[in-house]
Amino acid sequence: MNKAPRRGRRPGSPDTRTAILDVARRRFLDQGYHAVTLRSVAAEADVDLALISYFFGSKKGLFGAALALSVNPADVVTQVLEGDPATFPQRALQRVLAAWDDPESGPTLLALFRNTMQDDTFAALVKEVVEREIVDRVAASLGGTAARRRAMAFCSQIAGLIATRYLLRVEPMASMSQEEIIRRLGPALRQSLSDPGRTSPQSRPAPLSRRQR
Amino acid sequence: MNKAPRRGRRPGSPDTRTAILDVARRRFLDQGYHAVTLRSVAAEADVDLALISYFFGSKKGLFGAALALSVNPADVVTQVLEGDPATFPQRALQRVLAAWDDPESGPTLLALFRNTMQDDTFAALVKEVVEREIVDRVAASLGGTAARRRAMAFCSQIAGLIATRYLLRVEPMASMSQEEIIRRLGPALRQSLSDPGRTSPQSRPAPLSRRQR
DNA sequence: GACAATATTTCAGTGGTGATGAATAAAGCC
DNA sequence: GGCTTTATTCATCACCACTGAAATATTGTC
Repeated sequence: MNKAPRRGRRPGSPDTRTAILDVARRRFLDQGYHAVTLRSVAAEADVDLALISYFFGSKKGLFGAALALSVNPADVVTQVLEGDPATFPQRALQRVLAAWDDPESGPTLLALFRNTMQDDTFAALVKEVVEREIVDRVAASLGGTAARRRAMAFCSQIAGLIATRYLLRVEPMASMSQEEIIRRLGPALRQSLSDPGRTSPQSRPAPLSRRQR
Repeated sequence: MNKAPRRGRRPGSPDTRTAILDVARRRFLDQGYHAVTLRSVAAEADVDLALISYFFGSKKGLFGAALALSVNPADVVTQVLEGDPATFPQRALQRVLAAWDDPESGPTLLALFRNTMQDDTFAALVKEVVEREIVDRVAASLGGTAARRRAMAFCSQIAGLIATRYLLRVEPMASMSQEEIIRRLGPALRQSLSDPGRTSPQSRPAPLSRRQR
């Protein structure tokens, strides 16, 4: 005669929160933010729609919780910076490629950045992190004249790699091996770390070029 | 006793289509795709909501029509390619900066790219254009070994410039002058056009390095 | 100028969305 | 066993993009 409980807390201790999180994470990763509806997540997790609001406040909240960053960019930058300065560009490329090609962290980064472009609050956040945690710290490690701008040129190239290989998946960048990318982008990356001085933006008839490496 | 016409075609020849287009364009440019509602556009243009569907089919259709591209990337690439090969990187930078800093075309490009990331159909389109109209044509103009991959490395750096300066607005890239950007990114850009050969991806003790510039 | 064809406009929906608030029940605590 | 906290359900809100039918103006044809 036990009629199904129509309301109130379910018996037992079902971990509803992580059930929602699991479903949400999977769906956000392969459908993107806007394509996922809270209703579909609720349905798949076998949970009432309102529970999502209850646990995570809003769709954005759920997105943030589901894709909570496993890699801390600050740590990676620190590690890359403390090695031999001579091979810094190669190491940087290596770490970037490793993080984005990794089947664990890669899709998360992809989903985060895809969305970042659209939503202003996300975009501002990424900008902050890039400026403070990456450009500034690379600049501090570089030292010398115009360190911040040289670091910026460096980071800009890394951004280009990410944009073409992972966000747009442009060929042949998308299918090149990690080794080839390091080999091909390494030299230009190193070049961007040096200061062009006050030469004309034209060709290379610099009278006082004291750059040897 | 002329009661206001309650239905049917309005007398005269009001250009409703372009009225909608004007409002839509302005709003898409400074609010982004998702933040703009068809209802708000209809209201501001003093037009019934259903007219938007009638003229443009869908919100995407309206977006496409409102931001119809004024700059044809193929033309720009052609122009840049037909100059002196020695100053090709500088010219490319110049044209990219000109297009994106231009108060006319810049915001349109920005709006287009912001959305591109989110929507897969847009992303695929941009990828196609970049591959066919840019990478392939630069490669054809370059010639030599691994032309396509060298062109790709080049384009990747341009993409980095766009991503950091215009999409994310990272400092100091966002506020650098065009001249300084050309001066700072030019050398690395030129470097990326050359083939690194078969040297180890590590440092520089290449036994058969025949790279002098 | 009659009249049919076509283009434009309005209205009244449809089914979807994220979010909220009140009612209810279980669990944890004393 | 009472009491508070936590979890769950339901009903509903306001908004969204989009649609179909009806109404009216314009345009073309003879």
